[in-house]
Amino acid sequence: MRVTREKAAENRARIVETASRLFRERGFDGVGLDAIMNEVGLTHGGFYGHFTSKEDLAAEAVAHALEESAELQRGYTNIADFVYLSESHFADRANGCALAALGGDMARRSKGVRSGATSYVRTALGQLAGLFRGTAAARRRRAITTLVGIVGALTLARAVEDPVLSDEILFTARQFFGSARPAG
Amino acid sequence: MRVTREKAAENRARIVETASRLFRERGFDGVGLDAIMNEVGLTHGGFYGHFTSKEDLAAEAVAHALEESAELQRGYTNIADFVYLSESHFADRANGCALAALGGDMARRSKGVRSGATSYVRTALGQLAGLFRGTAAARRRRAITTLVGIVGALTLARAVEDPVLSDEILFTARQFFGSARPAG
DNA sequence: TGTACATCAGTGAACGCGCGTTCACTGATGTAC
DNA sequence: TGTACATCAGTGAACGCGCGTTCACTGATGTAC
Repeated sequence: MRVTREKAAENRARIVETASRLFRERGFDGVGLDAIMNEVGLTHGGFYGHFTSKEDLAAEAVAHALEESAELQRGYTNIADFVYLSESHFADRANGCALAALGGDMARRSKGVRSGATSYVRTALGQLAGLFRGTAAARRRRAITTLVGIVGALTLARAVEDPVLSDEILFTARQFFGSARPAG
Repeated sequence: MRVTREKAAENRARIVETASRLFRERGFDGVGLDAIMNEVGLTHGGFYGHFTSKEDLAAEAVAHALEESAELQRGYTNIADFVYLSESHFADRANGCALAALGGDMARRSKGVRSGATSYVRTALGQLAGLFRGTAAARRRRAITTLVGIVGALTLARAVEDPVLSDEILFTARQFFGSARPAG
């Protein structure tokens, strides 16, 4: 059942991509390796040809989510365009921000996962800072308060059961953190 | 091995309290029932005399964390006193805010857990709103932006590996969300 | 270009462990008289 | 107040399942000639 090297590399990439989605949707502990491999269309036994452990995959999956989201946001030049607190991002946990989906859990994970999270935060802060004006320090501060605000808003809006409260949190945070134009 | 009704009630309370701590520290899936019962000083078999399932306990544990934290914050009348973003709260996950510790996971849990989270958010918003001045709507908005900001800051500061970045996040968020005096 | 062999990506059964849950049992507590 | 019995909180062994991980095997790919 050997496949071409090209196909094998593609399979590996699909495992990472699928895991990245499923972990965000169901949590690290909520998805088994066989669920991931099944969704890719392989059997679970082949997993260890590509990765040394599930935790290893988790680290790559976080890194992948980062690249994906950095790619997505490259086009934005105005924070008003930010879709971060949109209804669709709220609902689509699987393809959304890994910090909001897995944030609390990351603190308890391996070094690999946590260093992925660190890059994630650094990249997001860099991108956000680029949307503001002012001194470097002021833009940095603004980037931090904005990032913690929107990650927190998404987390709480998802944790809460009452859709009215969820909407209120998202709407208020959007106004406060998102609608401000780049400070002159 | 029957114990007095009083002792049994006390045992039940200690299970909830211990679970509340351990869940926040290691996550819902990171703690087994036997770890909880052991820490209380009982054997795991007795668990189902008190609760119908682990998920049932999880819901009570979240509710307990809420009461505990509501109690703690009852004394504050000025947001400047807020210890939320302090070094000690950052480090002590087990006794800190359940939203920051379990936030992302709550979205995936049972109705019981999520309704505990909902009460938690409602209570926190009510307490925070009491610290500000202005119209009810303005205080409410301010409470929301403050809560999402501080929960997000704590979550990200813990997720990140680099202590310098953690400190920067906490410090900046403390300045922005915490140090403001009640708005006149 | 064609053939023969070595390589190795993927298969699927199996292992071992932890964990949530159940259950027959124990013996102290609670209660009826 | 004391005695006899029923109750039931807690015990500890056992069950069943899922999951991470391993491994002997397969058969197509890659390579050496």
